[in-house]
Amino acid sequence: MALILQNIEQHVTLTAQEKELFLSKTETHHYKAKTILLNSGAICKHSYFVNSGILRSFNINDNIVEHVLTFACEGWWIGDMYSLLSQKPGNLFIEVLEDAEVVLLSKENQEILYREIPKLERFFRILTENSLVANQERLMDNLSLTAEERFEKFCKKYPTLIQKVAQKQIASYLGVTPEFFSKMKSKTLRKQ
Amino acid sequence: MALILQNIEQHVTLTAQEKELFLSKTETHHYKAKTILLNSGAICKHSYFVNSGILRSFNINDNIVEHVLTFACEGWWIGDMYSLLSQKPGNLFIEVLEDAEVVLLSKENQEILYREIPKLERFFRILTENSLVANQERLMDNLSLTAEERFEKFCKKYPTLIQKVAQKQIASYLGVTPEFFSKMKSKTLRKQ
DNA sequence: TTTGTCGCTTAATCTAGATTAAGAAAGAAG
DNA sequence: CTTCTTTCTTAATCTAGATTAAGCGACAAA
Repeated sequence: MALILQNIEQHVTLTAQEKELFLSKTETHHYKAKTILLNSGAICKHSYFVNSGILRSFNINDNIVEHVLTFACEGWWIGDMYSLLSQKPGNLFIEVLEDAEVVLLSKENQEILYREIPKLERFFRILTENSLVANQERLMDNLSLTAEERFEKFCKKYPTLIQKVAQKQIASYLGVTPEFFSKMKSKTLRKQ
Repeated sequence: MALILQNIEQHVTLTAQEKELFLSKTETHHYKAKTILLNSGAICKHSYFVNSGILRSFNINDNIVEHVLTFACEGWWIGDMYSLLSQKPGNLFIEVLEDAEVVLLSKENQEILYREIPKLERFFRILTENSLVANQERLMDNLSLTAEERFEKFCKKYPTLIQKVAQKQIASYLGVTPEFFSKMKSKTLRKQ
C-alpha cells in the first residue's frame, strides 16, 4: 500500500473508497537533489510527503546565513506551515538534499478532503500536535543544552540522517557554525 | 458570552446546545499567584484556558535553571502538550504568575467532545497549527537573532506582558540570564 | 589532465552572553 | 513600621561558540 496511506492509517482508519479519493487528490513527483520546491517570498501551495529521498526547509537571514528548520526523509511531511495556513509569502525555502519521490497535496485539495473525509481533520490535528511537541522540545533544548548535548540528542533521534546529509546541514539545524561543529565532533570522537 | 466560547467561535460556529454541552464539560477555578497547577514529573490531565490573570509553563534543567516555554494571559490556552497527549509524566511546570481565573478541560472530556461535536476537532487543529507556527518562528529567531533583536520582537508582540511579569521571566523566555537582560535593557533605553 | 567548486578541518583571534559577587530597590509578611 | 525575601542593577571576569583565514580532499566539468 502507498506509504502515505500507511502514514495516515497510523492514526485513523480509511475505507477503500476514502483511500482512493485521497490518492486522487494528490500528485507524485520525482525531484533531483538541489531542486528548490519552495522559495522564500513565495506562497506555499502544498504539503509535501516524502516517499523517498531527503528534503529540508530553511530560511536565510540578513547575514546570508542559512538556518535549517526541519529535515524530512521517508515517511515525513514537510511544508511552510505559516505560508500554507495564511496563504501569504513565507520566508522558508524547501530544497531536495537527496533525489526524492514526493507526494504533493495542495491546500485546496486538503480543504476538500477535510469536507469529504472528516476523519482527516483528526489525522492532521494529531500530526500537527506531534509536530508541536517535537518543536517545543527542540526549543527547550536550544535554551538549556550545550551544542554538544544537542548533537548527542540529535544522533540518538536521527541516526540515519547523520550519514546521509552534509555536516554543515546538521550544524545549521543545531544552531552552530560548520567550523565549530567540526571541532566539536572531533572532540567527541576523541573522548570515546 | 463566556470568553472561551468566543475563543472557539473565532474558528468554528457552535449551536446553543453545543455551547451548553461544551461548558458542561469544563470547570472554572480561581488560583492565587504562585499556585502550581502542574508539576514536573506529573501527568497533565487538563488543557487550561485563561479567563483572567497570567500563567506560565517552564522546565528546570539539571543546573536548577528555569526556562519559560510559554506565557498565557487572558484568552490563551496553556498545557503540557507532550504529557497531555502521551499521558506520560512531563517535565513542565505550570504556574500562576498573577491571580487567575482558569477554565479546565480534562483530557477525557476533550475526547468526548471530539466525538459529540466533531467541529471541535477542527478548532483544536487550527489552534495547534497556529501554536506550531508561532513556535517555529520563535525557534528560528533563537537560531538567527541576537538577544537584543529577540527582545525587540517580544516587546512588539506582547506589549502588555512586559509591564505585568517580572523581568527575570522575560529573560528566561528569551533565553538569557537576568543579569544580561538588565544590562541589555538599560543599553536599549539609553539609545532611544 | 587541469581547473573550479564545495565541503571539511585546524588554528588564531574575537565577542555575545554567562558567571560570580555584592549592593540597591521593591515588595510581601508580620 | 520593620524585617525578610525576592528582584533588579552594576561591574569584573570568564567561556562557548563565532569569525576569519588558510589548506586539504573529493568530485565534477572541460
